[in-house]
Amino acid sequence: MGSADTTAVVWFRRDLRVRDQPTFLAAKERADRALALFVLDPTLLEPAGPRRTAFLFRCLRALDEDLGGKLLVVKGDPEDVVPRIAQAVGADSVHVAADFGPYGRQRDEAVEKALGSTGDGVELVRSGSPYLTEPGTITKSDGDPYKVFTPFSREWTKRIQDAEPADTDAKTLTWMDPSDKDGGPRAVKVPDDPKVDAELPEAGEQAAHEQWEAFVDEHLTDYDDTRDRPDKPGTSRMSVHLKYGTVHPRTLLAGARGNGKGATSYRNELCFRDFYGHVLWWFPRSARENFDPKFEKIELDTGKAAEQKFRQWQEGRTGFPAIDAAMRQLQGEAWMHNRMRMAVASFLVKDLHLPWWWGAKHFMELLVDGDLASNQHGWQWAAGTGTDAAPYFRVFNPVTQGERFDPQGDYVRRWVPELADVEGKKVHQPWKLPDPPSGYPEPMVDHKAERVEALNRFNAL
DNA sequence: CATTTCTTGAG
DNA sequence: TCAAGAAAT
Repeated sequence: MGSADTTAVVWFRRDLRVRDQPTFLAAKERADRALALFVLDPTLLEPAGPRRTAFLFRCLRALDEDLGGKLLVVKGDPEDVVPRIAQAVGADSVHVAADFGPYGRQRDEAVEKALGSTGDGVELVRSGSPYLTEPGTITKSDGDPYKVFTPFSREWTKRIQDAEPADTDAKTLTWMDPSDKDGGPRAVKVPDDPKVDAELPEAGEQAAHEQWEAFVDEHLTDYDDTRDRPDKPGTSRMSVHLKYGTVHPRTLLAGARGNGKGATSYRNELCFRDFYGHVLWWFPRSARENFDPKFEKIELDTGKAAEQKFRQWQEGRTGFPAIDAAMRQLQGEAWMHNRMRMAVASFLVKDLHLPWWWGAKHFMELLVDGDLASNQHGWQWAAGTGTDAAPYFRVFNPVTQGERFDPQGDYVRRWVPELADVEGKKVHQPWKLPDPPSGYPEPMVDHKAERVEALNRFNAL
């Protein structure tokens, strides 16, 4: 085992981003012994169903294969595992490259303290975050956090000018051999995937890069136009790879440079991801509670009838074809087009008057790309309780959203087999057909009436 | 629609 | 610090 002058590097992460982190490479240069990877159970911090667990395991297996079967996976809390890794490697000092994520100052400090107090030559090397800008580092001139996207994005745009592309050429890492251990933490074999009832995307760094290059080649130029079309494959599908760190946003930024409309629009989406990471860092409570506390008093539906409505929404039986198509896409594909995420969220909150966190939890459980910062704040935006300062109430019309963004009705027919024989955009209002298809439900609410109801509840605050 | 956030510039 | 005016993705 190790000698007294041995140094090891431990990569402390919740996900797998390894090769494109400059701080990781810098730390690696200081090590003469071994590198280990351990993965925290992501469900510690974020609700996740079997879909994300299965995807994580697939990411691990892809990485293990890439590294010639020398991946060490250790599960557990950093406070507990880090000292034992030092022991296992036989190192007299360990550099822990820790990524702190968007979970807030308190959690950052707790992790820092726990790792620092392990002593015995454990040194914390603060790594880059999974964002283009470190959560918490963009503030107004008086040091207060931004609560509105646009001024944040102006600051952000200045900040990313000189961001380096990700370094992906780091395949020569030395990995700790799982058999090379002595009373330390036991390497865990990646367990079998839990049973999954959806088709998941290909996992791993290679899959991420192939998908990204195909998107840049085929869709980036027109991204501005096609990103809102759920019937077309015009989005990058990078969310799941960003979530698991098999690609870093720096790589995406490097591919989306220039003044083209598509690239500019794509960078705006990357900015939104950073923005919500910052918002969660500054306001960790906003993952569970209304960002704006005045909404604590808004009237919400509860009880048996509300739960029944919620189930109809979950199962895609609302009677609004675009909404139902989207909810069934979520069930079938573990993913939903972003345009439709906004539409179904608006429907749950404004048409059904249900708590946004019911829908947010459902998303976190079924989305393979479910991410606490983006998901919860996206829902708060839709609910009007979040960082959007506009006072007038945005209520999406579930029919016109469908007609506008799925103009030929292809998306609806793909996911709602009961309507497969209805041609063209008529599919968005099957109740108007002379002979409505049997088996497809009537609209569960009168949108006009519920819109007024939502506005009344809002104005009562 | 009508209200909150942010920037600017004066005190 | 405060008030006015612009903007809100």
